[in-house]
Amino acid sequence: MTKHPAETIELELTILMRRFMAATTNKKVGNLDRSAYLLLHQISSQGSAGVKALAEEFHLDISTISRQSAALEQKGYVYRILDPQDGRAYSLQITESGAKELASNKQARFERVAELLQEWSLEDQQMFGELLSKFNRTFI
Amino acid sequence: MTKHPAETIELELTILMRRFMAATTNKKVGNLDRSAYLLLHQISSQGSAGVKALAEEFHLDISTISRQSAALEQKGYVYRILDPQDGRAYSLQITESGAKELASNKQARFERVAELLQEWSLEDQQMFGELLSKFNRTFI
DNA sequence: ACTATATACTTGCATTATACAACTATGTGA
DNA sequence: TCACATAGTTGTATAATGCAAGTATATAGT
Repeated sequence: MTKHPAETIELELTILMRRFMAATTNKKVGNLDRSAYLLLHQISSQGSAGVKALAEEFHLDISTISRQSAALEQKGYVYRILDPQDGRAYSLQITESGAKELASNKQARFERVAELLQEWSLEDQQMFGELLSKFNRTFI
Repeated sequence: MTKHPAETIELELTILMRRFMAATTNKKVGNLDRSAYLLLHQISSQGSAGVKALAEEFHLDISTISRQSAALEQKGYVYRILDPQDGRAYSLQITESGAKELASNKQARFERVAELLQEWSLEDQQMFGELLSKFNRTFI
């Protein structure tokens, strides 16, 4: 029987998860672990957001984001803007130091991946990037 | 400036990690969590192997695999074959019940992914699967 | 206006996956 | 034979996470 591509995709995704996780979990690049990096990236690229919105974006529990953003605030990478309309809410904004840290992180991460991909044709890299993005958008 | 594809790939991989993790960590499909699924798959497709070899394959600590395989043995999905040449070593072999569990798991996981990909052209699915495999092989 | 309920966030607790280190038992080389 | 290496197990620590309970604020129904 011929394998449906989704079978391959499922298996390879699971393997990738394993490997990528092992290579990135609890491992900071510079000063940011994976969650901090993603949070900063999100805030930086999509603008400030509250805990709840971020939790939904990442499909994580609100409490998890609450702790992660508290940690980022602690490090001075984000600050809170209290919502003038709602005394319970606030949104997170990136600081200058946060933006700097994010940029250097991005660079380091990029270099790591570029090294892995050095043997790949640019076309394959392009295609892989596009399909990953497409998949992530599908995956929401 | 034009973004190098590796930048996109890095970011999308990180996002994917987050999402896929959230959707699969601590979540069993049937009776198997992600590690159990991967271990069973490995043993089933690549033949029996010892704790050390599996740890290397997955880039995990030997102790982690030791626990995970003990759990699989506990459930009756694998059994040990003592190495006749080496009294310290053994290798893990899948049982019939393990093979059955693996098959039904694979099916369930496949269906989940196929559902996500239903809007995709078969060509894109094919390509995505190939690139993922290629990346995993690169990633070793 | 008052009360009940909903919402945004925090904090306490439990669980899980993992690594590292110490340990046991067995094998191997000088 | 003895020192060291190797396969695997177990104890302990850490980190990411979810759930549940708690706090403070907002909103809706009466």
